[in-house]
Amino acid sequence: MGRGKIEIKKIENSTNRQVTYSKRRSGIMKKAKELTVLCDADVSIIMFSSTGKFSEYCSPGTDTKTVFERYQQATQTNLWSTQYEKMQNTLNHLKEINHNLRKEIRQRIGEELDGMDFKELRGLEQNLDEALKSVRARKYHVITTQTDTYKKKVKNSQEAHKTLLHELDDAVYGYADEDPGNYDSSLALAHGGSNMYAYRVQPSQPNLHGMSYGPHDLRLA
Amino acid sequence: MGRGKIEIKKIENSTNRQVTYSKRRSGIMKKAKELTVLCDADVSIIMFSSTGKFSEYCSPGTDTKTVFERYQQATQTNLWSTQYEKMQNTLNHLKEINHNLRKEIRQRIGEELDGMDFKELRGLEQNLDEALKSVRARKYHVITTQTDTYKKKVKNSQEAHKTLLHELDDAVYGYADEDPGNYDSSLALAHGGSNMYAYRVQPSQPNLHGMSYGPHDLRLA
DNA sequence: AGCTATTAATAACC
DNA sequence: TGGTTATTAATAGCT
Repeated sequence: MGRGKIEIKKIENSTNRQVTYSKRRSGIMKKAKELTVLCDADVSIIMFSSTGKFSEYCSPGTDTKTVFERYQQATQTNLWSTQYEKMQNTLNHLKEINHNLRKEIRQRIGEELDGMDFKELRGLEQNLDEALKSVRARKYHVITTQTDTYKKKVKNSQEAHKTLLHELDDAVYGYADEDPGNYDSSLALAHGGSNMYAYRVQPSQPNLHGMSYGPHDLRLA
Repeated sequence: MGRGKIEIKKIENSTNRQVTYSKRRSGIMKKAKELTVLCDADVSIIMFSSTGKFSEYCSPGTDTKTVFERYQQATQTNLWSTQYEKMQNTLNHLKEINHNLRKEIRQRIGEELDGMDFKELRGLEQNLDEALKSVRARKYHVITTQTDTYKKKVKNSQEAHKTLLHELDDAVYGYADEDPGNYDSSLALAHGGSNMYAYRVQPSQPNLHGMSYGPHDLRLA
C-alpha cells in the first residue's frame, strides 16, 4: 500500500527506518483505538524504536498496570511471585512469632494456662518467682537510690540555706526562705499509681485489620 | 476499507463485534510483526476482547516481562512500589510489635529493668505476683486432678484384679497378675524436669537475618 | 471460514 | 517531522 510494494525486512537506511517507524506506529495506534471502540476491547501496546524511543497505547477505561495484571492472570505467570512469596512467608513468620510471644506473655500474666502440663507449670512458676525477686531487688535499688538522691538534695539545700542565713546574718536584714524541695515525692510515688504495669500488654495488640495486597491475601488476622 | 465505510463506535451486534475483533486483531498483530521487522523495534501488545479472551504479541528477541521492565524504566513508575511500601510498612510494624513483645517478656523475666521507674517496677511486681498465684493455683489443680485420676485408675485396676482373682478361684488354677499401672508417675513428674519453662523464650528469637527483597531493604534486623 | 467491493494505510516523493 | 498521491493492504458485508 504505497507507491510500490515493499519487502518485509529490516530497512537498512536509518532515516527511512525512522520515518517508517513513525508512520506505521501511528497506524497501529489508530487501529488499536478503533479496535477498542468498535469491539469494546482492552488493549495495551508498548513499543520501543530501534533508537530506544518509547511509545505506548492503552485503552481508556483501563490502565497498563491493570492490563498487565490481567495478563499475568491469563498466562498464569506472576512475574513477581517470587518476591511476593518471600515477603508473604516473612510476614507469616513474623505473625507466628508474634502469636507465640503473645501467648507467652498471656501465660506469664497467669492466663491461658489450660494447655500446660504440670512440668511446664512448675517451670513457669519458678521462672516467675525468680523474675519477681529480680524486680523486687531492682525496685528496692531504685527507691533507695531515689531516696538517697533526695537526701543529698535536702542536705545540699539545707547547707545552701545555712550559707544564705550566714550571709544574711552578715548583712543587716534576715529573710525566711521557701521550701527547698519536695522530699516526700518519692514516697508518694511509692504508694500511688498502683498497678500501672497492667496496661503494658494493651499496646502490644495492634489493629492490623483490613490490610491487603491485591490478589495476595496478606491480612494479618 | 470494506464494502462500506463504518462509523467508529461500539458494534452493538455481539456476533459482528466478535468477528470484527478477530479480523482487526489479526490485522494489528500483522502490523506489529511488520513494524518489528522493518524497523527493528520491540513491540508488546496485550489485548482482551469484550468477552475476556486474551491475546498477545511480543517481538521476537525480547519478552513481555522485559518490555514491561523497560516500560517502567521509561515511565519512571515502578508499578509495584506502592505494594512493596505497604508490605514494608507492615513488616516494620510487625517488627516493632515483636520488639516490644520481647522487651516485655524480658522484663517479665526480670531482665532489662534498668529503664523502668519505681512506679512501673511496682506495677510489674504486683502483676508478677498475681500471675504467680494463678500459676500456682493451676499447678495444684493439675497435680490434684492428675493424682485423682491415677487414684481412680489404681482403684479400678485393683477391682479388676480382684474380680480376676475371684474368677481364677472359681477356675482350678491361680495366676499372679502384672503391675496394674504406674501410680508413682505423677509424683515423678512433680519432682523431675525442673525449670523446663526457662527454655520457652528461646524459640521466640527467630533467625531472620539475610532476608532481602531486591531494591527494597526488608531485612528484619 | 472465504470472497470481493470498497475504504484505509502508506511508500515514495516533496 | 508534515503533506501529497499513486498504490497496495485491510476489511465490511455477504455467503
